[in-house]
Formats: sequence, structure tokens, C-alpha cells
Amino acid sequence: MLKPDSDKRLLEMPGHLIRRLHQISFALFLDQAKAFGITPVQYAALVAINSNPGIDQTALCNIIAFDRTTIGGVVGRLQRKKLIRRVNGAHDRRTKALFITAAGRRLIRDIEPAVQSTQRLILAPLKARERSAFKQMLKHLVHLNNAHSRAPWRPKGARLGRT
Amino acid sequence: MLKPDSDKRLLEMPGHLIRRLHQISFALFLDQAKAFGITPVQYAALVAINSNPGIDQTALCNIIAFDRTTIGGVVGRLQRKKLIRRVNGAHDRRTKALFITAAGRRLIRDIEPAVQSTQRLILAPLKARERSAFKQMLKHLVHLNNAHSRAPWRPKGARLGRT
DNA sequence: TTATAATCGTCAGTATACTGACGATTATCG
DNA sequence: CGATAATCGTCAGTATACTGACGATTATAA
Repeated sequence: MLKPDSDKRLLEMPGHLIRRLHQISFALFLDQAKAFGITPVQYAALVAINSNPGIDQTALCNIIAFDRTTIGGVVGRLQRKKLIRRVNGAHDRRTKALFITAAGRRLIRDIEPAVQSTQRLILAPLKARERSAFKQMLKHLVHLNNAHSRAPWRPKGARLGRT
Repeated sequence: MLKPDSDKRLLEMPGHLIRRLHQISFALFLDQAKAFGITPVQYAALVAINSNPGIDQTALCNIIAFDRTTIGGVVGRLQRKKLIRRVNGAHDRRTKALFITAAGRRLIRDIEPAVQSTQRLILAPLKARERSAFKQMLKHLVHLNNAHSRAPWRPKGARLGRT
């Protein structure tokens, strides 16, 4: 015996709403930054490489909370667009060291307004006071649930090990 | 000239945090419901089909805000697991009508505790008062930004058309 | 130092998500 | 009615994300 609209409960579940908000946020970024032909994921990697020249792929994953398997494709695409360089690690021959290029730095500089307007648009439906509360809670949720994702954030010096 | 930690700004951007929260939410669901071998996306589709017997794929997309291209694979997997049936539309031969099976109804019933605990775990880091505020804001953000995703929610009777 | 463990990047396989396009079918308009 | 437009499901192509595994390499322990 089922009510015709018992899926209403589903539509208000945090998990479902978070999925939709993620899709909206991703689409807004692509739209705002469409002149630059880059995804939010690629942008995050590029910024982190810019701030940490010579970083290897796994350390990059720990900073921006990516999966180690996914990052290969992401940096490959950044390399194909000549936004970064990838060279074999000098000290540790297992690693690949990542460096931003001049074109990459230019992109980071030029895309900044689009990145800012994206963040603004995402939270535009909220009032100013709600916005900061929401951002605070988002940060809190992510940090305290960190360990639940396969790609948890890790402090800069941390080594991988059984959690 | 770049500060060594200028990626800190990136890590606090709503877009970045939303991406991470989505990954956490997805992983928590898979973990809580691992005995049932189903994803949050498949669960959402199954619940909506249960509430709307005979619905076609595009109408299903409008309810749960999926992409029309993605839903084919999702319902295909549900069909492979014998949780739904897919039959050619009687009135409109372009469509496929979706029906839940007895096994699908059993799964919805049995998985309920896992679904509830998932929602609880996602918001667990927040205090009770923050939780309801966060849920309220999530709903608000998704509803008002609805049009920005390729897969916007649409009221039950709505037709597709140029937006 | 040598055996063992851990780590790095990657691969194959699966799932979600979107763009742009298509044939088949249905709806609409002149 | 007949021409045109819209819609349905799908396809190929691309991108993100994860599981489990692997060879190569490095770190650790006996």
C-alpha cells in the first residue's frame, strides 16, 4: 500500500539534495568559466600545483581530497592543455613531479572573476547571514566526516597508512 | 609571487566543499547499504518508480532530477537485478513504462534503516538546531538554483520545452 | 643486509553525469 | 491531411569517482 507521492520524503533527504547541489555547483562553474575550457576539478588541481611546485600526484590528492586513481586523468588533461608539466621524480623514481606552466599561471589569474561569481551564484538564494552559517556548517561537515570518503584530506606531511 | 598556502582559499570554497560532501554522502550510503548492493542513485530511481507505477524514463528524470542520458543505465541495472520491469509504452510507443517488482518492494522495505542511518551520519557533526537549519538551506539552494542544472526537477505534469 | 612491508602511479572494470546527435514516434499547425 | 516541430530513448564521446589489483620502487625490520 503506497501513497502516490511517497517519494516526497526521498526528495528532501540530505543525501539527495547534496547530490543535486553538487550537480548545480558543477554546472554553474562550467557555465561561468566556459571561456577557459576547464572543469572545477581541473581548476582545483591547478591551484594546488601552483601553490606546491614539484608536488607528486599522491600528495596532491591528499591536499584536494581526490582519489589517487582519478588524478592521473586529471593531470593528464592539464598536461595536454599545456597548463602543467609532469617530470619524473628526482629523489623518488616512483613519483611524478608536477609544475605549473606560464599558461597555467595566466589561466589561474584570468579565471578568478569567474570562480568568484560561481561561488556567489551557488549561495545567491541565501541571505547574507545564512550564507556564512551555511559555509561554516559545510566546512564542519566535511572536516568531521573526512575519514568516510576514499579520498580523505590529509595534512601536508602525513603518510598513507591503515586508517 | 605565490604564497605556499594560497590553496587554502580553494579548500574553503563552497563549490569544493560541496563536491567533497557529495563524495562523503555517496560513500556513507554505499557503506550503510552494502548488504543490498545498490547505489543512492539506483535507490532514488527505485523509490520513484514504486510511487509512480508505469512512469516513463523521462518523467522519472523530471521527478528525481536525473539526466535523461544517465537514466538508461540506471534502470538497466535495476532491471538486471530484477528490481524493476521495463515494458514498451502502450499509448506512446516511444516510451518504456517502468514497474517495480516484488523483490524491489522488499528491498525498499528492508533497506529503510540503512537509508535513515545514512542521512543521520551525514549530518551527525552538527547540533540538532544546526541540522534543521542546514536541511532548510539545502532545500532552498536546490530549489532556487534548480534551472541551472541540465537535469532540473520539473512538476509532475510539465512538458519539456525550451526553458 | 636481506626479507618484508609500504608507497607510487597505473590498469581494468563499473557507475554516475553531461554534450550533441540520431531514428522512431507523436503532437501541432497551416 | 500533410508538413513541421517536439519528444522519447539511445548512442558515441568525454570527465569524474571508486574497487581491487599490479609492477616498480622505496622504506622498514629482522
